[in-house]
Amino acid sequence: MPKGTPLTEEEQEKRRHEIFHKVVNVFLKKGFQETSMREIAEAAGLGKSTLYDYFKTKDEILIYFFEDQLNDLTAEAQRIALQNMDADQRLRQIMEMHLEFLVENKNLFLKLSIEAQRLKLESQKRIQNGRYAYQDLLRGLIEEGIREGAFRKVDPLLAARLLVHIMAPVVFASRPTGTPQEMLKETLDIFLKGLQV
Amino acid sequence: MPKGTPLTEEEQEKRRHEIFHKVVNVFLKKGFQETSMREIAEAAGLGKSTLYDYFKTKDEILIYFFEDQLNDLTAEAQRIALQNMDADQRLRQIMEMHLEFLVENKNLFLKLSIEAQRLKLESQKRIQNGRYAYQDLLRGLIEEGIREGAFRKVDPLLAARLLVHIMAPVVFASRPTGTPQEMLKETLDIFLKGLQV
DNA sequence: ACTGAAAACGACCAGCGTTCGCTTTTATTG
DNA sequence: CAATAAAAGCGAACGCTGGTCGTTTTCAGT
Repeated sequence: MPKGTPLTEEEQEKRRHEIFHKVVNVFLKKGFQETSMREIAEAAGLGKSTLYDYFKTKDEILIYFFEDQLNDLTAEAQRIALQNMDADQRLRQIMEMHLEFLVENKNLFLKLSIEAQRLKLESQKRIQNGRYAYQDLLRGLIEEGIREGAFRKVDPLLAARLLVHIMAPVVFASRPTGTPQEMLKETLDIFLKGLQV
Repeated sequence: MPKGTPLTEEEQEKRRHEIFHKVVNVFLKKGFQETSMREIAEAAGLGKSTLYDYFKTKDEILIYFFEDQLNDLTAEAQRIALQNMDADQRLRQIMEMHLEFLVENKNLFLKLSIEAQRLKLESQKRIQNGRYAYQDLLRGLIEEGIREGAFRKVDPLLAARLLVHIMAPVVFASRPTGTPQEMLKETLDIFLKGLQV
């Protein structure tokens, strides 16, 4: 990495990605909050203040993670939403994908999404914009289902939000009553039955 | 408050309650995380280290709040659960009470429950025990409903957990689509319909 | 080879939660 | 009523934190 040359925004982004990847294991072991900027810098093989050239604050590191992940999640959901199936089937498929997504990096997402709730309101809003994109996609599907007559005339945004929120007890249950997949199925059975006409 | 006399555990508890009450407004204005122990001590009219005689750590102050509130909530729910009504009616009534409870001190509960998620895992577990008592009470009602044939044979613990979790989007929605009461009604309509045979 | 500018850095800062050793207060005792 | 023991109360001090600043290192373009 040459020094005297300015990095393009793209290169900086790539660098952020690299840095985050080098540090992920520390977050997994110690948690984000409990990891100091000194430790993060060391794990990334950087001087402490160099870290600040890539992330303006410590919180920015967490925000970076979520913006990155939510982009991926929404893109994948969009792909499913465009398929040629009943709305409720697509909803199911999206939530299964969502679950897979969460389970894959379960510890990471569990740890970091808990810690994300402690960010300053302004930081939360940035993450929230990403969430909204996802929520609105689900809402679109629910509206479609209502239009098609498959669902009752429920408040589509509220229903979309419920859908997102019921993922938590499925993935993060501290007293699980089955595999996440089983719990998701049961949950969707309840939820989608509740939506039906 | 005499000095040379040891306080009984009961007196200490009362003192903790007093202290918390004196400080509540600071938490409401600044948030818990952003309020330093120095400020807390000042608001309580105590020396900084005297505070530590009543709360072993800063987090303990937050834990105290939740244990206190969850006790009240569960006691109230228990009262409703014992009434002579259909299980789903009692569930509805409990959730309405729960909502009222949250709305009443909305700002406090909103602020503090967000900040509570940042506590150390061990501290969270103590709060969780309180949550379990409440969850199990709801589970009991759902089991009753199943036995009576009003509900399908769903996983009662999972359903109870869902019920608790759907409160969040109702009370804490950043894009609300109605009054909390309206949103709760719609939410319960979906949820309870999903439970029906 | 020189130079300007960006990258990298470690010493430093204010403020944090928490601890410690000391002072103040008072119910009990002789 | 004086002496005492023990708890309540306290502020200074500690080790740490996230974040800043002035300097040094590095290199592309001349």
